[in-house]
Amino acid sequence: MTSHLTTHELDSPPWLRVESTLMATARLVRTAFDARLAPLGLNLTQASLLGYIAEFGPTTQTRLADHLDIGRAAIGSVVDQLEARSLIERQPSPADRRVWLVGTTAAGRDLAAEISEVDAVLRAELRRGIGREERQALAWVMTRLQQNLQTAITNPPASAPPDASSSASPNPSPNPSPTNDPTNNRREK
Amino acid sequence: MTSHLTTHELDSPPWLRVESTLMATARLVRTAFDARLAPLGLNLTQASLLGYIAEFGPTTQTRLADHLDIGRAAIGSVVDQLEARSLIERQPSPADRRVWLVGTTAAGRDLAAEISEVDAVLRAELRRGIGREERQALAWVMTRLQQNLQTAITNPPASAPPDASSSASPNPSPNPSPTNDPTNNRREK
DNA sequence: AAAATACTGTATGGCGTCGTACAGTATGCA
DNA sequence: TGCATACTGTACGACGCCATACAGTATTTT
Repeated sequence: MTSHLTTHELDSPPWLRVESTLMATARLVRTAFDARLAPLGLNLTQASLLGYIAEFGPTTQTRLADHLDIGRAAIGSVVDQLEARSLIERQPSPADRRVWLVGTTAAGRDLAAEISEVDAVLRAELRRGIGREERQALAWVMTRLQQNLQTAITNPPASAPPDASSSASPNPSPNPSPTNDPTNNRREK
Repeated sequence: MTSHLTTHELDSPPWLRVESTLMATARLVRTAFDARLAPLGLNLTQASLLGYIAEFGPTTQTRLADHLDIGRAAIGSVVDQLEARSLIERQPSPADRRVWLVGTTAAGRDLAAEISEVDAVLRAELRRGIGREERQALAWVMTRLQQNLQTAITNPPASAPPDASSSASPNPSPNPSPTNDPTNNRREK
C-alpha cells in the first residue's frame, strides 16, 4: 500500500469530476488561509469580516452577511467574537435604530493591515505556475458555472415544468424503507 | 461582461478575488447537488458514499473517509444513517476483524442508480455554455492550484525572510485582554 | 513467544454554519 | 393617522464536520 502521492489513489477519475475537484480545492483554500491566519488568532471568516470593514468603513451586519455569504445569525456570532477582542466596535446608527454599524477599532485597523499582508503573500504563492490569462479564464468559467448552478438550484428538480407551483411538496416521504431491522448483527467492540 | 450578474452587487472586493469566487462556487455546487438529491432523501455526502460502494464494492470505512475527504468519525456517522435506512450493510471482514466492509443492499443499489441519473442530469446542465477545452483548462488550473495550496499549507507560515528575529513570536497571546470592558454600551433589544 | 508499534472504528466535545422564530424598528398604504 | 408589511439583529435548536482519546485488532520488532 504505497501510493498516496498527492491527493488520493488512482481510483478517482478527475476527467469528469470537475465538481469534486472544485470542492476539494475550495476546502484547501480555506485550510490554507486558516493556517496562515492562525498566527493572528483569526480564521478566514473573521479575517474577511475585519478586512472588509477596515476597507469600506462601518457596515451593518446584514450587509456583512451578504458579502461574506453567510447568514445573519452567523455574522452576529463572528461580530461578537471580534468585539470581545476589541478589534471591532458596534456603533448605533443615527439613521436607523434597528441596526449596528460595525467599525474597526485602532487595534482592529492594525490587525487588518497584517491580514492584508498575509493575504497578499499567500495569493502570490498560489499564483506560482499559473499565468494571468489562465487565472482570468478560470474566473470566467467559474462565473459561468455559477450561473448554471444558480438556475439549477432555483429551477425545480428537473423534469418539472417552468411553473414552480408543482414543486410544492415533491417529497412527502423521504424515508421509504420500513427500517424494522430485526437482526442487528453489529459486532460490539 | 460586467460580471456580478448573479453573485453580489458591484463591489467585487479585491480581497480574495479568484479564491472567493472559487469557494462561493463550491458552495453552490454542494447546494445544487443537495437540492437535486433531496427527493431521494439524501445529501451529497450520503449520495457520494452510496455511489462509491455501489461502483467499487464493499469498502472499509477508512478507505471511504479517504476518498470522500472527510474524517473517519464523520464517515461512521454517515454509515450509520444509511444503514439505518437499509441502504447499506456492514459486513465483517474475514481477513481483518477490526474493519467493516460496507456494501450496498438491494435497495441501496436501486437508489444508487437513481443517484447516478441525477448526477448525470445535473452535470449536463452545469456544462451548458462551457466548452470541453474550457472545462479541461479549468481542471488543469485547479490541479495546479491544489499543488500550490498543498505546499502553502504544509510549509510553515512562509515569509521566512532573511531573519525574522524581530517577529520571532509574533503572537504568543492571541487575547490582548484589555477585556475588562467596564462600559458595556450594548443596547438591549 | 512477548512486547512494541500501527491501524480501525467509535465516543465525545467543540466549532461554524443554517433555519426558524421572535421582538424591535422602519416604511408603505389606507 | 392608524395599520399592515418589510426589515434588522438575536436566541435557539439542529446538522455536518473536526480533533482527540480510546479499546480492540493486526503487524512488526525483539
